[in-house]
Amino acid sequence: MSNKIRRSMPLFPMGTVMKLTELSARQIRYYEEHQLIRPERTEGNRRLFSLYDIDRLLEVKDLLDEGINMAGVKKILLQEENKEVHSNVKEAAGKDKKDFTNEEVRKLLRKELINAGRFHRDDLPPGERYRYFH
DNA sequence: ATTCTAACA
DNA sequence: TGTTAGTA
Repeated sequence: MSNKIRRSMPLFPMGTVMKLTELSARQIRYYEEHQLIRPERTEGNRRLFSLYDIDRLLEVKDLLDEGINMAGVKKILLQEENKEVHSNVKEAAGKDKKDFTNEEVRKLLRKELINAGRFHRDDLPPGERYRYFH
């Protein structure tokens, strides 16, 4: 579909993305280093972000705000094609696969990763490292 | 004026 | 992550 083309079309420069996502240039570049986004470049090496990139940045921001660190965020965003994990989560909840929306799956994955205790943020005080979602 | 990379009194 | 230096 042509919608995919538009979403991946290189359009906005750093300054615009900073305002749209409320993220600093430092953070945006850092997330790119971790392969979370792959913005195009102009002839002058300036980044051009797509709508898809902005969606990804907002997801990264949400995940981070909820207490998941880079390792956890990468596990989630870079493994969207990992149907095994998704299936397990779906079954564990005793619900049919196609009855879940992507948002529900993300929520369950977050809870699983957090409760597993392997992807806690290390920059929070002891009392703030363990948070659950309801 | 804006963005980029590299680096850290 | 912030911030700053020196560019393009």
